[in-house]
Amino acid sequence: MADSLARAHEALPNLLSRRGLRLTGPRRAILEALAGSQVPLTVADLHARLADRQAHIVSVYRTVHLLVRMGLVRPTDAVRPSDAARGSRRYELAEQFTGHHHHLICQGCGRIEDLEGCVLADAALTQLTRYVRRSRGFEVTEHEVRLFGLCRRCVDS
Amino acid sequence: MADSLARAHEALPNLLSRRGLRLTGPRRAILEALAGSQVPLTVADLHARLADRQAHIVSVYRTVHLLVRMGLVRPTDAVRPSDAARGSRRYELAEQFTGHHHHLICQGCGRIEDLEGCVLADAALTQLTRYVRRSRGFEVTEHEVRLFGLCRRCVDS
DNA sequence: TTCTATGCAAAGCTTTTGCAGAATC
DNA sequence: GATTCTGCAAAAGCTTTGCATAGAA
Repeated sequence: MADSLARAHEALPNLLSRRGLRLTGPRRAILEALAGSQVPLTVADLHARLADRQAHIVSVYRTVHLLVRMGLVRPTDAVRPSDAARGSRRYELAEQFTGHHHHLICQGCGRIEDLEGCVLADAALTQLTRYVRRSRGFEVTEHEVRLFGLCRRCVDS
Repeated sequence: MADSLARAHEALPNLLSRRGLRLTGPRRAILEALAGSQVPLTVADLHARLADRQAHIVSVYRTVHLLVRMGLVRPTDAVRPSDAARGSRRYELAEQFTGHHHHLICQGCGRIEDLEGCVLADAALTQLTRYVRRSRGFEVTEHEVRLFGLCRRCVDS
């Protein structure tokens, strides 16, 4: 985690200046907050984690969108299927920094845990990609697996 | 599809009366619209598909939530990872009617296609469930796989 | 000094809630 | 006839946009 933070920080200045954009306090702070979290955060979460006045919530929105466009950050949906209503979008550091992983989502408390590595064995993914290409003409480039259930705390209670 | 519609329709009256709830025109029409769609729909989509005045959009919200609570309908997120912004929630008939399936989501046009059957071989899922239980105390009850990429139309263009 | 980024205010959407009249059982 | 549903209006979130000022290069 400390490592991925370092690498994300390293990447930021170049990516910005390459596009004539600027490295600012808010941008640095927001990337740091995202990198420092074990779980995907909503914009509100993110804003709450910034020290006083480090950034206005509107800037958090703008910065998060910027980081997504630059490929440093990745949005993820983390609403439980039992929730009819929509929740806020969540964001986490891109996989180039965190490594490929999937999510465990607790239906009880909504908690999200990372599951390192991939659930789809290489062979299965390759086969699947080929199958979908042949049968549908659909070209798979990314996949997401979410496991829903009850976390330790919710199982116990 | 016609079959799943029939079965959902069959289930509805009982589920409602069992709870002292009523079978109304809007509820019937909304379930029908959901069952008649090949793809998950937003509340706005759903409302647009109803013939004039079959239900107010507020009733669509209320009915969709009711159907989710009753287990007839299942919410799903269908926003592309490339979109930073949040989209509206989408709803589809529950798997007891449609059968277990996953989604292909086009990064180009946002189109959603169903992929019948399960991507995770039985053995893999069983193994995975056991692994997560042992290592985390997390009890898996459901899973969702989403494949992102380009649909035939978007690949061609 | 130039041009981008930020904060603030306000607008825009989507979703939820309150309530009186309509509809179901 | 009792109770639930619906439509309408309004409120409540969350997110985006416009604009003047502050800040980075």
